[in-house]
Amino acid sequence: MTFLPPKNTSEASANITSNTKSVIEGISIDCVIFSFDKKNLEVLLVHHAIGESAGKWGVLGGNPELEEGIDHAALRILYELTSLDNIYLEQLKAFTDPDRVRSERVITIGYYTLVNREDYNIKASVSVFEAKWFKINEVPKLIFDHNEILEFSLMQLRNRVRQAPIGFNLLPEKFTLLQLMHLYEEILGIELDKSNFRRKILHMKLLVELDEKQQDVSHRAAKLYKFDEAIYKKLTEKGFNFEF
Amino acid sequence: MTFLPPKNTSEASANITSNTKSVIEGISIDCVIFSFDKKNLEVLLVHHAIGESAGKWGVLGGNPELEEGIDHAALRILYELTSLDNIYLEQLKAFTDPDRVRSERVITIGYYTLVNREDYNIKASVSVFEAKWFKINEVPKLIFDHNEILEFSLMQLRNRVRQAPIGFNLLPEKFTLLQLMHLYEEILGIELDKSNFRRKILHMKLLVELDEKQQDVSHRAAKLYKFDEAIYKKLTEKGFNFEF
DNA sequence: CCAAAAGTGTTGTTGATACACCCATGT
DNA sequence: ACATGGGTGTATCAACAACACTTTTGG
Repeated sequence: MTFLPPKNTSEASANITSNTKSVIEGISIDCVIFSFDKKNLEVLLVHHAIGESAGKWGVLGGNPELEEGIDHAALRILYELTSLDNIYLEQLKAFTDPDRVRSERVITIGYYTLVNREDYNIKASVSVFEAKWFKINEVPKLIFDHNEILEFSLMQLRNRVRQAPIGFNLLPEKFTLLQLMHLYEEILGIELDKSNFRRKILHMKLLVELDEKQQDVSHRAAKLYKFDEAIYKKLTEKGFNFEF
Repeated sequence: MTFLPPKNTSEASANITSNTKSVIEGISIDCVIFSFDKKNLEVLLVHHAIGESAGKWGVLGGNPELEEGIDHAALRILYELTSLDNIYLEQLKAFTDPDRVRSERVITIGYYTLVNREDYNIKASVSVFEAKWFKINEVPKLIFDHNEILEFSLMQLRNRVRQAPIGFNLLPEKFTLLQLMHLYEEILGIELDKSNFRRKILHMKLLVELDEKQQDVSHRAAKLYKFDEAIYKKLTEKGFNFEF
């Protein structure tokens, strides 16, 4: 699932501002963007300055073009906001908001993505939107049915994280075991035992121990690990379990 | 999720034959119907007699109306074919078939349902379609991207069946433990140990032992069980696991 | 030396797995 | 009597939870 972003940003943003007629009627795309900042799971919300929903926050949205697959559309819209490509993207499902009926958009396809906060901070400065990270339990009332979409994506994230190591997409490339543990604790809303977590995750042989340690911490520095994609692929093929 | 079927069938079938203009452009609905017949997991396919796809088989499809939620549309379309209501229904996701682009339908919302074969046999005789059950591994090449949709729904079924006792929707109200076990074996494509399966499923306390036994079998008659919805609800709230 | 987090070790309990075995019933 | 599936019992092993403990490092 690789997306080739347009060569320059003016071309990209043109797709949003100028509402060309090649857009599919009745269908929109909404994309929940998750990130993990030190201790908290967060969502990126977009501020609506114009139109009927002015002043309110919502999930990132857009419209698929006629000759464009919907996954591709989601990646494109995502790229326009965050300047990130090669992002973990998964479709949730199609939503119909009863309140939307008779208004422009009848059906929206929901997506969620997991982005690494470091990458975002580096690249997102070019964004044309006003966007802000919200802690997951400090999300305000959103436009349309976006609260429902967010709720659903959280549920989906909690489920998927137990079946595959997708959580890694939220972490920097190199991380400590406790960072990883805190991530799981935050997403699943549970407390984990340090010792047992260690044993279990190391037992899976998914992590590669690096020769590096944490820097500038006021306590014993922890070993850094990275996630080995090759090993992951092998394991996914015969199916494996990530229960915690 | 209860659907109120139209009072008479002529009203129902009118929705398909007369293509009213109130249909949402660019969106269709496709519905995979699973059933379990003694030993085999099966899908209900519909024969296309007219149009460009004449002679081929496909999953049950239809179009949502403008003021209709998509879940409701799926239930309605389902009712038109099977005369069944109160069916287990779950949305899969939205699909875009690259080959469909530029043809009428651009996006389709996939659904899958689990029906009890006995109920179907009783009610389905009134259907206006030519429909047939296919064993899951004897499915021919289908129209459009329907093979992909079927494949995806199978995957989803295999996943969901491990997390919630939805498999019960495929069985008659009263069943034996070995019928239930064979169901899991067939869906998951694995072999299970009779003794261990018993212990595990009974330990969950989800089943209610009935005072009845099998009739007319040429071996020792097995006790019949039924599935207690009240207990299920209680358990789902705190979450439980169905791994086998 | 103390706080704070890293990292190791131990032990009891639970549950999965792999069997062996007996029971009831129609042909 | 035997085939077929129904149903019970048991021994072994692996995984998990709970908790106590030692180590490293900055201030």
